[in-house]
Amino acid sequence: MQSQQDKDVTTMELSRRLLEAGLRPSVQRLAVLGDLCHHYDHPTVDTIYSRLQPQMPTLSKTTVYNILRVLCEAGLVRSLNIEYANQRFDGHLEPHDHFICTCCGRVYDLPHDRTAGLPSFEDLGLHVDREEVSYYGSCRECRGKQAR
Amino acid sequence: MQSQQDKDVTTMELSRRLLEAGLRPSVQRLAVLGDLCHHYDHPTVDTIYSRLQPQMPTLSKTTVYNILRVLCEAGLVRSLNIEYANQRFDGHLEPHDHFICTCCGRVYDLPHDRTAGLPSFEDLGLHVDREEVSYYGSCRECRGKQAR
DNA sequence: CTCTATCTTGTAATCATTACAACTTTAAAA
DNA sequence: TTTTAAAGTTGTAATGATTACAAGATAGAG
Repeated sequence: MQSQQDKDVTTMELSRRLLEAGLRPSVQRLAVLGDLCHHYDHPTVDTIYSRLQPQMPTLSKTTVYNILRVLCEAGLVRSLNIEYANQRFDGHLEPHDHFICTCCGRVYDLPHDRTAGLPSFEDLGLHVDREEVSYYGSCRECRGKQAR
Repeated sequence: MQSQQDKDVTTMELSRRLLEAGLRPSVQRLAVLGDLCHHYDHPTVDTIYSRLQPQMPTLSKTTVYNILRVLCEAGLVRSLNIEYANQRFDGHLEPHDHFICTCCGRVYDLPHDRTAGLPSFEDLGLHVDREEVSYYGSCRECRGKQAR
């Protein structure tokens, strides 16, 4: 997890990914995709917007919503669905699971421990494209606070 | 999955579960919990409300929200977090995974194939309480429609 | 340079969820 | 039984995320 390759990804590389997906590498798209690749905090729409807005005063939150939708559709980004939380986004595509602290809401990356690929449910008529594994519990920091 | 034991669960049994959790078995709570135990469709708040309202004309949607929150807190029900969908609820507590058809949005139950218990991430300082495994893809019915 | 499709933007609407305060019910005490 | 307090329910109003829509800006093709 958190190899340098994603944090160090260049604008040129991001641009290449967008073009490959048939999307124009606009400054807004590069900014949103870059934000997701350069952070590991699984941000909400609002977090992304707040981080980018100071550098791009004309950025609209609608644009962030639009861009996240097309990035998800293109498979350049994935969205997480977390209990009692807004939609969150993840720009790191290597297979990994998530741990959500039910106390502070932070999302941690975990190695994906399934050795085989996706399981097959074809006998049930279900064709699996992807899986999402989430663990819920408490992180060390929150348990420390509770102990006080 | 879908053993008869849950579909056939009696009001007395539901009442017992509520009392055991320290909750009064009000008619509203019995109705909401019963609806979740008698169906396998992982309903939304709105679906539950719509199913119960005809029999209980004074039922309030706020009550359904309140009840679902306390049932979740009591561990009598679990909530699912599904991409691009409202919160959904599941009254069947035996360990199982979910398959979500990204075409029709239906949620199917799947056997949980992990032989061991929950994995441990204590070395990372993370204490796991529960896991949620979701598979996304297309069901037979939707693939049939697309083929046309 | 012009045209057209693509992309961005802001405003207004929608819709799920929550806050809150009043009202009702229940269980237990007196 | 009556009283009382806690627990539970209800409706309305507020909140806040997300989407719809229409106008404006941009960029690549010809």
